[in-house]
Amino acid sequence: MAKPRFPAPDHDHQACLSASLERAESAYVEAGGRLTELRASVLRELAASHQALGAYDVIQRLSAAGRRVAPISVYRALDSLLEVGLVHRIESRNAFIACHEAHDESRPILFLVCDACGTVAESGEEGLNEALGNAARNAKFTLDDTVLEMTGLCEHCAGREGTRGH
Amino acid sequence: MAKPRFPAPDHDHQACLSASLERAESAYVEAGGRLTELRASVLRELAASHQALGAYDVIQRLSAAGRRVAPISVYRALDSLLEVGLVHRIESRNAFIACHEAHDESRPILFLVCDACGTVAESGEEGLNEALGNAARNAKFTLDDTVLEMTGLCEHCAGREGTRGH
DNA sequence: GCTAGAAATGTGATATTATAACCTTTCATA
DNA sequence: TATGAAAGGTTATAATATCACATTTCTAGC
Ligand SMILES: [Zn+2]
Ligand SMILES: [Zn+2]
Ligand SMILES: [Zn+2]
Ligand SMILES: [Zn+2]
Repeated sequence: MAKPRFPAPDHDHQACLSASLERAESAYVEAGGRLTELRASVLRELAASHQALGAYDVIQRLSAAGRRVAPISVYRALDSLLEVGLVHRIESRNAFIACHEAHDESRPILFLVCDACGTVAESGEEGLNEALGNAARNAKFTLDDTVLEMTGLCEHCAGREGTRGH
Repeated sequence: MAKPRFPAPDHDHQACLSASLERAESAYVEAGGRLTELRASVLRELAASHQALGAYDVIQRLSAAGRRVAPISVYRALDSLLEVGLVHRIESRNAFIACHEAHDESRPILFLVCDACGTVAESGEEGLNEALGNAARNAKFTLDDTVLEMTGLCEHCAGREGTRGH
């Protein structure tokens, strides 16, 4: 994985969005499911933001876009997207983000969450894997999954503390 | 911090419990608050278990012990205990554990959570700190806090998969 | 095309986790 | 023993997540 980076406020975001949806199609083909209208809609709302959104945020946005969806439907769509790896869950926020890159399944992902703007960057930092493996080995722990999240200020917010959103 | 370890099913748990409550007294003196009856009761329920308990689990246990407490009261007690460092929150479970050791404040804590028995071990694995620092630096991220949690099977459960609780 | 089974979604209710607003009690200290 | 701050009580409600069951949509096989 590349160096972790926070998207610049003025990056070509339309590209992010369409890349995300294109990747979704092939991910579902490979995984053996279907990118349904609902799932695509949910993914679109997440991909349209680099911020972590709660399930009910997604519902509101879909509603604003003219589509009323029940919580359970959104959760089911999110579950499916999570399984396929198109979406990540940010545990410390009870929120979700669209994944903007492919991952090496064997490596845990470190999420960097900006407290000011809510933007999330992903990192595959080398060395992390080894340290975690050591910890597991020392404790005789059979590792299944990891949750790695850092909170703080992204480079775009650090300079102008006190603001909300880019 | 010592090597991360899962407490053996037959360890001297009474010692854990009284150590935890003794430490609580001095922690509050140092931090400038008071270990009130309510806070001690909440801590006692958590310390009586090495498992992560939800706030409502704590309420039930207190209730079973003859003490009815409202959710908000337990959450307030938990907030206080968290501030003083006597309790940790496990984000991936929306649950809490009593801390069974003192921590170097400058280092993040890695929690190892057993999926079978719910027991949680703490690790201060060397190398983790450096890897996290690198990730933050690479992303120009101003680090505030970290959440590090691993799930899997503890050494006591790995051998007898399918069981619940020790 | 038609149809049985599987997968996905809809519907309505409800469970679980957490906090708001406001009032009363407890406690340190002067 | 008055006083203010900290802690806790009471009631209501917000925010997050899931259950149970009906309906619709899709896929295969005929
Ligand atoms: Zn973008
Ligand atoms: Zn930011
Ligand atoms: Zn113990
Ligand atoms: Zn276990």
